[in-house]
Amino acid sequence: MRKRNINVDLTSIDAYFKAGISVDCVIFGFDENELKVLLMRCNMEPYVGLWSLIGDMVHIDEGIDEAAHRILKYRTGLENVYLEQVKTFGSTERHPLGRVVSVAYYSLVKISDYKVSTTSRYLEEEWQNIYNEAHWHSIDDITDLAFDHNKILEESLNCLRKHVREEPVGFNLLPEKFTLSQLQNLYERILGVKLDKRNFRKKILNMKLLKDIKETQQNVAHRPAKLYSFDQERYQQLIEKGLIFDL
Amino acid sequence: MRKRNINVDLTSIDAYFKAGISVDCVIFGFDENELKVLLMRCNMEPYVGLWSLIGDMVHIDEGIDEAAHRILKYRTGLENVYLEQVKTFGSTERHPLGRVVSVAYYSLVKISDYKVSTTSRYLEEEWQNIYNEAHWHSIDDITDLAFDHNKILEESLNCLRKHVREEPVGFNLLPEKFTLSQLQNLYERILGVKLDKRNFRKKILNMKLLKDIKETQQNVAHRPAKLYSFDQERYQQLIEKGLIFDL
DNA sequence: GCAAAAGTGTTCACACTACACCCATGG
DNA sequence: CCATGGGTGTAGTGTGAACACTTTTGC
Repeated sequence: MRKRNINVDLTSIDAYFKAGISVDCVIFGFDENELKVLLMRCNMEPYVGLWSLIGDMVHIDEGIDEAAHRILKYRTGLENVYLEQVKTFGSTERHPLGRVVSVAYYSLVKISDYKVSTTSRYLEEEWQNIYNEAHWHSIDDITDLAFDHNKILEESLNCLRKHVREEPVGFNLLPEKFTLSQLQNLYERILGVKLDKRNFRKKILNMKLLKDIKETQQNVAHRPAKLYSFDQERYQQLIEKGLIFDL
Repeated sequence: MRKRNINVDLTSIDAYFKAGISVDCVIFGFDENELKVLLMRCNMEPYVGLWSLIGDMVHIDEGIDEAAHRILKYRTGLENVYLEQVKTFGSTERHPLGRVVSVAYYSLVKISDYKVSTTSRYLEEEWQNIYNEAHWHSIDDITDLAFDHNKILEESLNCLRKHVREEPVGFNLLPEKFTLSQLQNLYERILGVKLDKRNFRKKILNMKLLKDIKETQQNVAHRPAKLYSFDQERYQQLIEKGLIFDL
């Protein structure tokens, strides 16, 4: 019989099971040509009143990805949204209630799908439910957040910036049908650079990832732009052939 | 006075603090022209005897990065090694002892710094301490690992492959002084591709990240190669100027 | 007809690819 | 002198960057 050499002292094993796991979601949206993040008011000392990311404790019988989806659905009503794990924050002093390790996710949502509910709730806003309200904040206007959420936001944004160059994830922030200018604007805002219109269009159209849906804008005070939609099917095909998306 | 609307039921808050956090380190080394990973024997049912990554529970008063460094030092004796968080694995069923969320890190070590200690320990290997032994395994020879460690290894390897193209981290796997062929070999093994010798050398040398240390190999049965070392200082300068490393 | 954004091609510089032979050393 | 890996240059191709004017619509 094998002689076993247990490293863990079984009598004190419970000491290791006293941590909390939380998930914090950095929910990005794009509207009025601004990159925005959905934030809530924090109701926990010593951060009461500060804006915070949208998060919650992970239930003991729930996977972390599952928890992220639950939180997202609960706070935005949205399901099947784009969600990506960013990083885990686990310094000992990050949470006032005890040892809480937080797994950060970022999410990309079509802000128009969500806007209605926020707006209507916003209109009825009252003092007593201010803490339950989520609001969109322009990335550039964000200052002091609760907990270590400034750090989490920063890293998530870096992650998004990197990601958006390597995979066609930006489309998740736009409505189903969009113009090339909207798309260019999105990239410009996320990456913080100015792009050349002609070069951008050439590059994007060469990727063959956009379906020309034979529609144009309506009621705009200028030449109406063609509308495109992202061709998910085609993207899958190209991936299998070893496509490298590279903006 | 503000009316507060607490979301968390404070009476049941303890229910959230029953998880364990662990760190699993994927320790990469490069030797004999092979990419290797340091593994240990698992001593926990139902995985007893299987190879596993090197990990441990995070202490309740210890940050996760700190824990990763502790584990690395304990198992390899190495400090100040390259360590990078990869991803967090948090499905409910991944650990037999309870809810354990594991944060995966990958580490790049100069295998020569470690080799001595393993070798000497290896020589005195006995049945009763087999579980404490760590051994290098060629990436290609790894089959069934304990827990979800195959998955963790796979994701870490993907992360390394991606990373190695974007930042000059590969040097951490080589001795202080190395030849261009060694470096090329390293990249070929990690990326799983064959590279053109002349083009590789041109590209690398153009980056100006290598110091020519005016030494050559000794006692080799062919023309001795020049030795280089990575110029960390120069790299910092170039970063500040917005360098993009791109292999 | 004017304001506002859409749409469109060419040129140039640079980076990447492919490719084959001589060199220095140890045995 | 032979085996082994070290070391080198050029020509052709493709990709990214810079750049300005015409078109279509609403008002």
